[in-house]
Amino acid sequence: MTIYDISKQAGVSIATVSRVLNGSANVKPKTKKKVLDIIEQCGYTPNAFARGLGLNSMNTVGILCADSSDLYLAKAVYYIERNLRAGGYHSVLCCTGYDPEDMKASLSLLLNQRVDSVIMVGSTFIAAESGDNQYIKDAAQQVPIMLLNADLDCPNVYCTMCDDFKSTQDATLALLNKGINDILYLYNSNSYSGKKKLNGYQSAYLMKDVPLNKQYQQFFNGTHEDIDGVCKFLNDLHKKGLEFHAVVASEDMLAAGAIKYAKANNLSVPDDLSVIGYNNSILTTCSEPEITSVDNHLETLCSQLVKTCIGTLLGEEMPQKTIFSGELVHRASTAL
Amino acid sequence: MTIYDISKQAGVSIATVSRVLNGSANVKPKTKKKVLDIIEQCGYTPNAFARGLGLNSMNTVGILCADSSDLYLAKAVYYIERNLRAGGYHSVLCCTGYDPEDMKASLSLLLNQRVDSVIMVGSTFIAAESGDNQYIKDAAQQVPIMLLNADLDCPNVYCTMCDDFKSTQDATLALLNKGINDILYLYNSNSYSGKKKLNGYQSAYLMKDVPLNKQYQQFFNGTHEDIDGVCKFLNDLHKKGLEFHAVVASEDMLAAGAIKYAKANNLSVPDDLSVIGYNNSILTTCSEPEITSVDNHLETLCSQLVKTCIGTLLGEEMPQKTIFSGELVHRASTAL
DNA sequence: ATTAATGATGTAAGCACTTACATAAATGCT
DNA sequence: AGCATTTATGTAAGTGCTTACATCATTAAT
Repeated sequence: MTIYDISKQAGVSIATVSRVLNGSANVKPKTKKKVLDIIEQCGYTPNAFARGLGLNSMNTVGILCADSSDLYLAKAVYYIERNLRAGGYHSVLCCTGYDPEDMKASLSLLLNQRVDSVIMVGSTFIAAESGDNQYIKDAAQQVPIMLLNADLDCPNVYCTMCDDFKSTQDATLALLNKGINDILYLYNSNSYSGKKKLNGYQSAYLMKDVPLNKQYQQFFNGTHEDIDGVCKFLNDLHKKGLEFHAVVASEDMLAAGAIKYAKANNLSVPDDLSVIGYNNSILTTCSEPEITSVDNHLETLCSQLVKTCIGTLLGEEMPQKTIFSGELVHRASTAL
Repeated sequence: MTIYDISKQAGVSIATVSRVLNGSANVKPKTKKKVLDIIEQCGYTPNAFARGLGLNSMNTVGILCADSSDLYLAKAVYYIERNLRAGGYHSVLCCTGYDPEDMKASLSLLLNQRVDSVIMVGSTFIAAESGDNQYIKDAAQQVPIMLLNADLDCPNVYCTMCDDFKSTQDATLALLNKGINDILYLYNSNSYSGKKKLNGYQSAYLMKDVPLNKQYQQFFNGTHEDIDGVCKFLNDLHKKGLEFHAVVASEDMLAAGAIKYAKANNLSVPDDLSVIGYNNSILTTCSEPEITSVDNHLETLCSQLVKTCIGTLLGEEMPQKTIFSGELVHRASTAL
């Protein structure tokens, strides 16, 4: 069933059918109705490939994501997909894992599929150190690239992010202001936003003129689900004689591990140990006590990101950076 | 840059270039190399739309999912996408929400995109009651449909599932065998597998000849994140005088709520209250004590499902039903 | 060396649309 | 009514591939 069949049955040319299909102007209402009726009757749907070939677009956006099974990223993907579809776009999902080579390969794959734009979810795609982001810049020459929670100065790259630096700084300051100076900063990612968070922690110490100690900046090297691993990790630090009365974590699951550690050592939270997480995920209410955490308004971020994306595709002028601030959600794991 | 440009530069016909591109037989190695070199040199990539039009396929599979931000479904989507891509297929993600009309609309959308197959993640797509699954059967006339954790007898519909009935039956039996007869069954979904789980609970009672009481089958009507809501819900039941010494939940988040409820009422887990969850998610290790839960080997399920999908697309004969059994993972919330 | 079989390449006709341009119909104006 | 616009429709040329079929080159077999 093609546009020809419809045109024949309706007694018009294929151009007219095409016009009806695309809602172009200048089709006589009577003709339009006749064509639509026949289309309805035959259950005809235009061939998306042919249309794609003609228009050089299938209204498709690629979503690149390291690991969509991660609590936070999964939500991001979900919000982005829903917003995209509401705007008339399809989403091609591509989970890359954390290997830079896979990321590059996946990006190429999407470009070869001729997506209209690529949304990169999570700052893992941005090299925080060396700055080897050439593959993104190259891609940006073909289609607009949207980054969630990452920053890259480059034409045709649009960034929508939460101010992770400030959020972590605020969280740390809140504790310092209470006189808690031995705050362990626990993180599990050296991604772009991972660095930003770490810097936020450090800068809070600088602001308060409290000396920083590298011992208190600990990197946890484990999976995103290994809460027990985090607990053990902290136990080891404790046994090595490191004393800390607060944990600021770059992710809720690390904070959940800290809560577990406290329980295992009969430490009262927050009296003996204050704990602050990040992302305000379900883990914060699952733990006992519930965990104070930074909410970075992911839904808003994603909605804005997709607006920017679609706007750009429609040829509108869009801001290249949009920054939202996070918010510390107070719960029982701190007394601030 | 098209196949014509390449053919000109290489001094061959477009057919030959196409053959090289598709790895067809019968191209002289020398010619092949020349063509590949030029392709490499020019950075040419074939136009996916044109190819799709010619082949009537873009090697794309639709993933339909009610809510990919849900812990369990997010993992499913992740595993499926990775397996699909490893097999050379792209994934178009479509999150429908829980409205049946949206599900139908989304399915149509995917079919109009001319995906090669549709994978429906989660039994929410199957009407457990009325049996109004005609929209799936209709779709199956166009492309093979894969169902995860759902069952539907229909040609061209392939089902890969965990035996939720048996898993819940086993979990319930384990408690009954310990002499705990007042087991509260807590569920939050009337989906196909939701029903199966409930039936499993019921059948355990029948097997043991313990009388069933509807009061002990409670439906929680709330979001997938509202652990506090679950806690309150149980509190209310408790206040109304319902006595129970165990909770079997259809999802870990409900079990997490039960743990919270126990703490709020100074009940010892598992001495005063045994708790069993479902899905073996991160919530089971986040809670204190950790929660006994059914693991239904999601990764295996997804891998098998994608195998079936790709096999079918390649024209191989594939089993229409594949059933895996779940496994009760014992943790501190039970003493079995 | 001649023929048959096989291998390598080219030609051209799809695939199902969009759209620039041409043409025909309808309307407005004097 | 006659002409100029505007509106509606049709024609045909892309869009960039795949592939059946035809053709030519090469090798094997007699």
